[in-house]
Amino acid sequence: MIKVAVVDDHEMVRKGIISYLVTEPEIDVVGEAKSGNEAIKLVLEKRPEVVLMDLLMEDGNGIEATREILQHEPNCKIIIITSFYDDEQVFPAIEAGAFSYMLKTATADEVVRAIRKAVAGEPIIEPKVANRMMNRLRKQEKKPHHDLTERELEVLMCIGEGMNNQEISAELFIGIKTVKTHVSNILSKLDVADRTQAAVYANRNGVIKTNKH
Amino acid sequence: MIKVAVVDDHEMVRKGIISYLVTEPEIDVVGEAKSGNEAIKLVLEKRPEVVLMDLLMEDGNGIEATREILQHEPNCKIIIITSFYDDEQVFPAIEAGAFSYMLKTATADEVVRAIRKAVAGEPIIEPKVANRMMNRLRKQEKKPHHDLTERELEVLMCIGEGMNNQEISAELFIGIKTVKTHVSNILSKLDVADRTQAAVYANRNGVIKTNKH
DNA sequence: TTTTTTCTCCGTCTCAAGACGGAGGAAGCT
DNA sequence: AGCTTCCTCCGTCTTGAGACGGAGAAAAAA
Repeated sequence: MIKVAVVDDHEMVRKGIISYLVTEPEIDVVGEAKSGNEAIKLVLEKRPEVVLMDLLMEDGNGIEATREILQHEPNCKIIIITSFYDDEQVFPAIEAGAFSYMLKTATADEVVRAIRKAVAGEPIIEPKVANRMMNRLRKQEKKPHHDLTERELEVLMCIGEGMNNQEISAELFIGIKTVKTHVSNILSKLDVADRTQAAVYANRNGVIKTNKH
Repeated sequence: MIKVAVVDDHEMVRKGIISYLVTEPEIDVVGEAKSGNEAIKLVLEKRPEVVLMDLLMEDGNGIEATREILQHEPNCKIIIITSFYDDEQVFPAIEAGAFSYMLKTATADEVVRAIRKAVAGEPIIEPKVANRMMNRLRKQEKKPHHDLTERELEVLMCIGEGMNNQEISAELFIGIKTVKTHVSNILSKLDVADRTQAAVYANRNGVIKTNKH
């Protein structure tokens, strides 16, 4: 019997997954959790071999939970099942030690197969996600803005909010000349032409956290 | 018996909803669909009283499907169940004639209650969504960029991509002076100070469609 | 200790941005 | 026929943006 735990803040999703996992003879659903913290407790208690984990949850995220769980149970296979495949979700999850990465569009068969593969030591990566991973490896390994200094990142966030140099200087308690220096460095590091493009970059690449969902 | 149809592109979500709807004696799940087009066919065939509809689906969206369905079956109650409550999702859905609006964080009880209420003619609106509706009604009834002209909207999209006036003039085959005129009008209509803030606005308020799922 | 990185600031210079006002033509509405 | 809206373009003028080069101080790495 493979012991499986289901973590998702949506009751309907948990019930959906469980409803067809219970029909599998070799799979035993040992518990469910609706948050990262609950998941950690659940895993320490029931010690499942496999955890199906949603990334986007109300309290904190599934990424921290994944990291935490693997710290205590390194052999636990965590399968991410989420709706998104943008870079800001995928890569932190992989880094945190997630074993497989699937989308919620997956069918019942695919989920069951992923669980069996996980126990056998074979990860399953969603094709669309795999594509992104290839691109990342091919292109640059990391986002351009990763070689910005702390201060430059702060300035970039201000630019991303639409501030001008005057406002940024007031916000960060530095001179306008200094702001200009930072801006110039940011533009050349991000390889963009002006602050407008930098603002677009910031808003599209997760430098600014928008509060959707 | 209340005839209910379930529309969602995620199999696990459909199964999850159905798994506890079938335990309700008065509810009869007459079918499920995984896309907008399937949903329309399904409704025309089975004529359910209530449709549980996801908004974000792979083929087209649930909003068009909602509109289409109500054109043929005006008495059908469509309950939106989705993960998001941002303006770009909610208001088009309401305008399309959705009856209730719930989030996927809803519990089994809440869904069942929403179905019964729908049949009785009472809509259920998720509190967080209701808040946004109140704000919309109080503040402005519609987004500032809704009174931009066609041409101004095109220019705004260019700004949102980070183009400068020169590039916009080449893109739209108009003079730079004309671009400047449009930009000035856009800035005053959106009530922002410069093109950078306009670009931020465009990227945050759905003027630019990003390809995240 | 020396070297490198980072943050800070200065002056100069060029140019795109944007405000302001004016204007002609086309299309649609009353 | 008038009126309004929209798109187009013009000139002028002010100012913020950004490039370029230089530089001092502090902190971290070598």
